Amino acid sequence: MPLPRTRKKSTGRAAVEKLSLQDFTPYKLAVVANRLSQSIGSLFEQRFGIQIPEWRILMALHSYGPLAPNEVVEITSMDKGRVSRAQRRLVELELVTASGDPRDGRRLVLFLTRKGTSMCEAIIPEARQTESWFLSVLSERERQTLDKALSRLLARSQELRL
Amino acid sequence: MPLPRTRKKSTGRAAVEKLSLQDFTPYKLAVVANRLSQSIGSLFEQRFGIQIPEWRILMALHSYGPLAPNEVVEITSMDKGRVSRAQRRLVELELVTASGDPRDGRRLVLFLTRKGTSMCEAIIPEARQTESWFLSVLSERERQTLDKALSRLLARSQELRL
DNA sequence: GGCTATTGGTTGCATCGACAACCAATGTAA
DNA sequence: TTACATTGGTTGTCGATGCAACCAATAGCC
Repeated sequence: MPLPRTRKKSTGRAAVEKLSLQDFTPYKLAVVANRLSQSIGSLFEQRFGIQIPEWRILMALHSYGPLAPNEVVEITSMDKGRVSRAQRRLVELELVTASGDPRDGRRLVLFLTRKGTSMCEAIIPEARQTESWFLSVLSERERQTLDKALSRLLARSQELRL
Repeated sequence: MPLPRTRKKSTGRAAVEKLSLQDFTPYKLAVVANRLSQSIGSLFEQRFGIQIPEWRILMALHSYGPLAPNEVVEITSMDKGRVSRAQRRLVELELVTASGDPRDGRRLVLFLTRKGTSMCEAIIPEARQTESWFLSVLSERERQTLDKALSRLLARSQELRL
């Protein structure tokens, strides 16, 4: 039987292809990333009492040394407000100290405390382990390609914020 | 000067490697996925008045035909509640109709309306376009590898929900 | 049939994140 | 110096999400 011709103000061309979510990269990315975040998040939560925003700040400080919240925002791709609140929690937990810059009354500098440093050293191996468990379904080559692709897409995604 | 030996209850082994967020796959995934979702989300919002949950349902119905919310949950990786609310919005917008299954008073079946179908046909090309703009920083090979990797990771991520 | 367990779906609740308004301090220019 | 603009950071708000409690209907079992 003849297909019911989809009436449309269209150019009279063929119908639009179906788009399966499963083949739509943004969908896959979102789902994978969400599940992974949640999983890592709850791991951190249970084992260390911190969440992802805190984790990101800790890692930033651990890698780069003392930073202004300002810079943390850049490095961690987080919102001002999110950083501000996470930072407060870290200070409460005594993992980080925030001291004011005497030269500039607005600026703060965040330091890892000793406790914060050892927390980092405790978490990092677990994080790596989770990561590699997760990635272990990929071959070495695939992992590299994925990594490179993600880096490129990370850059690309900066151009999005319009 | 001698490095301050990090005291730890450690095995006396070397200090933990630093972990740069930029090299941590879950971080990259999260950031890329978030930015992309937001971007696509606001595109859909402005141009079509729907959001991502609605979009996912539309695509599911467009690909698979009428479905129970039940099945939509499976296909779209969304929460019951999220589906339920998004579905309501879609009905309000008259893009979808929900009718009860006479054989089973609990079950619903969701259909695309004509309006819903043409909305799909309008959105899909834009979605594809955004996707390919985004992916255009990758070579064809990379894209394929990425796609395969994400599919595998999607499966892997199912095992996470503990 | 009657009673409990299960399934499908909705609603309530607590939390989180994005965005914007806001406040304080510095920089700049008359 | 005195405005005014800009920068750094905090706080308030609103909507979205994930989870769980809940309600309705069916299935399974005695």
